[in-house]
Amino acid sequence: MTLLQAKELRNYLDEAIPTHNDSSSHDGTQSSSMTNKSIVSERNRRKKLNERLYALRSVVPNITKMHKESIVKDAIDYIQKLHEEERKIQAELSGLESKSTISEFDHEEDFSLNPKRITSESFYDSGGSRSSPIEVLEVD
Amino acid sequence: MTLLQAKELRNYLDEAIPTHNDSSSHDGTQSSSMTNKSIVSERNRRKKLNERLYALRSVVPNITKMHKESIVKDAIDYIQKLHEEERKIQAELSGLESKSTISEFDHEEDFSLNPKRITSESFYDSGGSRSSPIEVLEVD
DNA sequence: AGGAACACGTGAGAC
DNA sequence: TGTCTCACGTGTTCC
Repeated sequence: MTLLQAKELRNYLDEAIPTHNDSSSHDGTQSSSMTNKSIVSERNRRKKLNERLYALRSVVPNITKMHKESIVKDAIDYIQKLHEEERKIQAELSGLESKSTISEFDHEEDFSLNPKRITSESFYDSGGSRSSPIEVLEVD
Repeated sequence: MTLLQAKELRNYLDEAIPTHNDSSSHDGTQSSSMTNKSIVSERNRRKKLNERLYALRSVVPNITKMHKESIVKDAIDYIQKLHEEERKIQAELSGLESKSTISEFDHEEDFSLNPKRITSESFYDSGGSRSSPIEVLEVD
């Protein structure tokens, strides 16, 4: 734990680690400088994704596992929970609102026996508030 | 795009792809069967993480980019937005509540709720769900 | 003692 | 054109 963590930390702090620093011959064919660049680029990409992942972990409360996969999983659960909660809150709020104004119009849709309401593709909300319940096929 | 996607899809459907299927000599030292297992295990792990990542993408609205990193980034943004929004809504609701000091009606009805709650066992936030101001060090 | 998780370099495709 | 993103196999480290 300590050793690996230290290694990662070192990797975080340190930025440009020259792998080999080849002697680039200055004729037409650059031998392996482009390979070197590719390596460092790829390394950078990896690091960035990891940072993003850790940021995600930091934004989700009560995270216990450090594993990458668990991080994403917890994030998904949390988002779903937030969705549900938000919907509930909104229902409650609208209920309060409708209490003050007597509902003369009753546009009552029949939702008695419709157990399956799958709204797959949502409309996003673009800065507003209303999103839609999103169904995720859990593959756990 | 198509080719790579097809490949990934194929990889999703297909499960056990024997890489080399070495001739395991049945003496004391198993030569590379454990290597083979390690390979398939690693492949499995990778696949799982990817599925998780796609699930995350599906739970976040208005996702445009397919890139792994962007998926996580958008998820972070979305979570932050939800946090803020929730706080706002809650403030609004508490304002309304204080306006009308009537709290006799307390009917919680879940008319159209999924048969299976997402947060089945974990009730993790202590009721109010307001935890802490979360600072994400953005490294964009 | 062996599985789980990780970072790494590399070849290949897509843009 | 080159750069980016990805999956892959492998070595290493920690349970």
